[in-house]
Amino acid sequence: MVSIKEVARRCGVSVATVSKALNDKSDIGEETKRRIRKIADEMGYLPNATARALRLKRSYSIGVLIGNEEGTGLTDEFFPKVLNSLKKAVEKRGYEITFINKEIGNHTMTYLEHCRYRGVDGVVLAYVKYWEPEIMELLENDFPVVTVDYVFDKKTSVCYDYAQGIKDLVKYIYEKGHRKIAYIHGENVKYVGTTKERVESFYNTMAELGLKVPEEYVKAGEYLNFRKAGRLTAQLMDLPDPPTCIMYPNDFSALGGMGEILKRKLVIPNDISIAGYDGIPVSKAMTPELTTLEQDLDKMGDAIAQNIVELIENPANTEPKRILIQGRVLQGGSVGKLI
Amino acid sequence: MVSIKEVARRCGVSVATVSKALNDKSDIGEETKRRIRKIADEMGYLPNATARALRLKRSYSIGVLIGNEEGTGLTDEFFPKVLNSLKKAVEKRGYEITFINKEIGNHTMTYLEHCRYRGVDGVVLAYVKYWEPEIMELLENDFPVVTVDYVFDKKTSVCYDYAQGIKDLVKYIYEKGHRKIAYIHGENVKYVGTTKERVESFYNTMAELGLKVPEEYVKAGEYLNFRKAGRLTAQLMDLPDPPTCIMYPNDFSALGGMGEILKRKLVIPNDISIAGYDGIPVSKAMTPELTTLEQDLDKMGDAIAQNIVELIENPANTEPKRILIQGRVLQGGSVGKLI
DNA sequence: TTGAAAGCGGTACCAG
DNA sequence: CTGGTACCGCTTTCAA
Repeated sequence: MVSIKEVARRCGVSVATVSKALNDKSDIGEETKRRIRKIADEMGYLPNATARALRLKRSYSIGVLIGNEEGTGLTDEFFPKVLNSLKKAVEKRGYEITFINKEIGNHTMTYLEHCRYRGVDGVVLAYVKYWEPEIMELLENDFPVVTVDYVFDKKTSVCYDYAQGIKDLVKYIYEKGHRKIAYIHGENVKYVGTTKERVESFYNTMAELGLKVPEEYVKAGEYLNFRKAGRLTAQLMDLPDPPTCIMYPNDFSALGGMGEILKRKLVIPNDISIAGYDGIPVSKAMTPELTTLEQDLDKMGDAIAQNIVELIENPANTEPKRILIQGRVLQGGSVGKLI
Repeated sequence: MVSIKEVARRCGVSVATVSKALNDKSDIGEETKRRIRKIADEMGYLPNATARALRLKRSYSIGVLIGNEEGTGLTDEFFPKVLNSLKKAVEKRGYEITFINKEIGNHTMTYLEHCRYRGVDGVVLAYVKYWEPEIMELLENDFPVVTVDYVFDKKTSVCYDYAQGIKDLVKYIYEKGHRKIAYIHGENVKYVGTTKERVESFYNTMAELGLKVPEEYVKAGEYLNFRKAGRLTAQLMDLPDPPTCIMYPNDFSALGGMGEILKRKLVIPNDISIAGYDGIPVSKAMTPELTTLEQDLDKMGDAIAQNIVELIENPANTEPKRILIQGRVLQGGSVGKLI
């Protein structure tokens, strides 16, 4: 690789001059700049990010720290898409994504240490166990951090607006004429309040609409357990006074519920209506298309990118923000009109 | 951050000695090593990866270059899982993953340039447009590269064994008693021969089993177009002599086909059998569970990791390899037994 | 407007 | 066994 020194020699100037010319500093003559840039180009000169990072103490790389429990992080149904838009958005701003972890080879260091070791300028936390001391260390420290789907008072967070999402969905179902709406919700994940937020929003919205929710209409399912969703669906349908519409923790579970309904030779939405949550591609491939709440994954990634970069480039303006990302109801065809 | 110099001062030795002690070189006394390590630990010393990379010209980071067309790369249904296992596997070997791209801020450089700029030790190519000059440059150059699902003679590749997968699937269906097997295949993607490989394997296996394939039993669908899968399913079912089993390009399309079947109030697998490909989570949540070929994503990631690291650490042994990753038939329940 | 030199944090050669 | 020192490639201060 051709270095700045070789360019300098070739141009008959000093390395300092080349550096300044290439960085378009004001104290170099226009003519000189042009000449140096031309020659550097011809020689195929490329800056060396490592050297620059060492000198500037800025790597222009952003760490992404994700949990690796089954079904979360990269194995999650939509986080990769968020990552994709995050990646594009930071790249547009001149940054790159690097994954942060704890064990590297046989060395073990804390996440914060790893961040410093690698010299990332900031870090995005997603799907991690927020109560772990190692994560707390990162959170409590004065290091640019954005948390995803989790609020910590001292750091900027970007979250889906589940409360609004559930509200919109319930209202949509209500407008279709349903009054007997059941909700199979996900498990309470220890480190995020998202399930609680959804369930509360469900109750609040129902109350707002003047509807009573029979206790047996709300069931605790699990996000990734479609069989359980099927069993709970059966329980709901076997109720003396069954619901006309069932809401599921997510699209995946809705597919499980749909299985139970198909087994009974019932037709969606004529005999019963269902609604999912997330709007993953499969929801559109189902027949009928699933009524669900589509999360705006692109906007999510964009918001994360914008905020982490802002934090990095403007550390003085350190007010933690709370960003909420709105989704929208995908009408699909799995919620029927009741007359 | 505490540097090696401060540790040296504190220990009353030279930086050289500290460096060697910390790297466990043989020319430092055991006692000294112990003492230095202890003090370094107490001081919370951390090496600086950037400085080390600059000096060693080894960053211990591996670039991942992925296409970003809709539905590929990170937005693909299973690549993120491959990436997840790749990530874990390289981390175990002391490396990290960084994404490589072309435009960074408003600078544009070729991929190869970006690799050099960032100083990654090697690069993994997936879902890229292999015919592009920029990719060719990377491929033709003497830089550690592993390609995913694409074979280039001079580089090591790791691919799914589609030929074997289709063969196993067809044989399984055959053993269930089916003789009239239709195949809706994916579109021919310009840069990878995977579709061709599958279709050829389909014909070969059918021939091997002594079965004739009516021309109208083989249809060109699209991987991500479930509606088209539905339409083609209708065409197949409307044939004077319809197939008893339909194979789809992937699980997603199979879901589309299933929709068409449900619309006709037919029951899978009693009235007609279907099979997918990929074994994504949704295939297990379908009712009945989809018969499909599950790709071994973990093994894929592992193999990529192993090979790129080997290439990096042993550049002399430069023989390009071709690795094939085997999948397995998930029996599910969507292919019925014919008597 | 240009250049010499220091230094970012390490590693490794070579001398002692 | 230990240490002085050059150097990796770049930026920046300060002097010319």
